[in-house]
Amino acid sequence: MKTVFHSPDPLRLIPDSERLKLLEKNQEKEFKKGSLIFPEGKQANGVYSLRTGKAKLVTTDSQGRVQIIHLARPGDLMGYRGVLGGDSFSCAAQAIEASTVVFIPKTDFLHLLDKHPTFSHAIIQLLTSELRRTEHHLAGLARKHVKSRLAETLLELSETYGFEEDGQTLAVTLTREEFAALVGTATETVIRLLHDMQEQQALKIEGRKLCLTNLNLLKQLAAE
Amino acid sequence: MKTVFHSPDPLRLIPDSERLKLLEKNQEKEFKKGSLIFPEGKQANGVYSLRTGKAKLVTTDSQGRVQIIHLARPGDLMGYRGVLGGDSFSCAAQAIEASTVVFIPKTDFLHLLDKHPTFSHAIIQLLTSELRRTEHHLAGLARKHVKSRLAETLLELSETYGFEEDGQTLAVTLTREEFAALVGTATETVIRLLHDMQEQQALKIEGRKLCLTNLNLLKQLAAE
DNA sequence: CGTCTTCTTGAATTCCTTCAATACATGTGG
DNA sequence: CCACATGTATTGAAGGAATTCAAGAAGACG
Repeated sequence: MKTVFHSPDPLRLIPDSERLKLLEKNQEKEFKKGSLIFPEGKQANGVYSLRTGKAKLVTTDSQGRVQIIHLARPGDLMGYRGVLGGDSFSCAAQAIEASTVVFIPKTDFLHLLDKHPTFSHAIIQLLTSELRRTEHHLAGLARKHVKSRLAETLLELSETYGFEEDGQTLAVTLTREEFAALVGTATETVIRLLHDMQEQQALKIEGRKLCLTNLNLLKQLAAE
Repeated sequence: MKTVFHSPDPLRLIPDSERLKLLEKNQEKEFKKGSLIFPEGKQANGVYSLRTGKAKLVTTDSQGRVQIIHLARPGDLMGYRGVLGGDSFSCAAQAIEASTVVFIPKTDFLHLLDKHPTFSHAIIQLLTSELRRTEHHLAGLARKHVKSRLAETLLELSETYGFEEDGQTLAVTLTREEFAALVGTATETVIRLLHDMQEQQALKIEGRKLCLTNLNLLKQLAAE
């Protein structure tokens, strides 16, 4: 049973003319690696469409502990929960690498929802698949050991962002700290477990580049 | 900052005539305490609307570990993820106490989505608030100690199901095992921590009845 | 009234975190 | 382009939180 977590770019589902108008009116903005696209708690005046690059959605709690909620890739909408649900962003968005983003004002977004059934269907699809993905994560977090969760995270990263030309090296490079915030553990634990997995020949560490040399073993580890 | 997690009954947002037709055509079915409303993995031919009673949505992993994903109360739709996303239910639904449920066939449900913008908006709202709730849970699960999570769970239960006439006793009675499956821990840990909290005067244990005598203290524990 | 489920308690162990100290990398300004 | 500053990675050791196993007590339910 394979779970597919990713939906297509919802913007692709509105008529070309309208999309072009939208992308023209709201021009792309560039974000350098590490820069903040929008902060947690800010009033949600619109949604953001990631056009190129990679970004993370993160929450920080009162104790300063950081949790990565979602990793976005081109085509993904960010911040729609803030617009649809409350009135402020429940998480911050930050560029993992240099990225371009289009801002879509709330009124335009809600207008799209109203006027384009295919768009609103796509949003429902998107929300549903997000919900599934998050629930799946939740269940894993509650029941699995850190090593399993880390293995699973590596596999998910490969599905989200794919591999480099060699077909093995993950196309994202995250810091150990980011892995920790994604898996829900301490940085040191990530380091130790990655080395564990390397000893088991499940992967090869080349600095921040990770080579998933044995996907089957990783799947096995993820299932434990 | 108070987070509101619950949405109104989406069925209330379609015209009376149509709702009556729907509820008439698909008559209510009764479920005894503990009985299965629908199983995980079953092909999703429709959604279920909980009319009276209480139910839990659970996933079970390959190792037999159980996780409660959601607790439903009257008005809640169950199984919509299966209908909207994939084609099978990603979790099972089970009655916590005697409940009545209306089954809404997939075609009817999708028809409602198509024809009633207010309904599809309500579904979007529902999905969004669910997503927020689940993400909030996720972040807590990853970062907080079991005691905090348990305290938070107690508070959420009070919001979902409310109190008995005394204004303190939770209106749901769950087994320790169910608490464990909700919080993501072992049954024994739940027992020990509940007794801990009783010593701290945060609550009073009367068998399966829990009296939340000090909400502020519980909130404080939940925040740690 | 007896059976079965649920609850409770203790003890041993495992997993993970935390702290601290050192090595390595990365990027920036001179 | 080098040197330094800063951020990131690594390793060890100690401690703590939670799990697991086991066994007995209490409660629910027919």
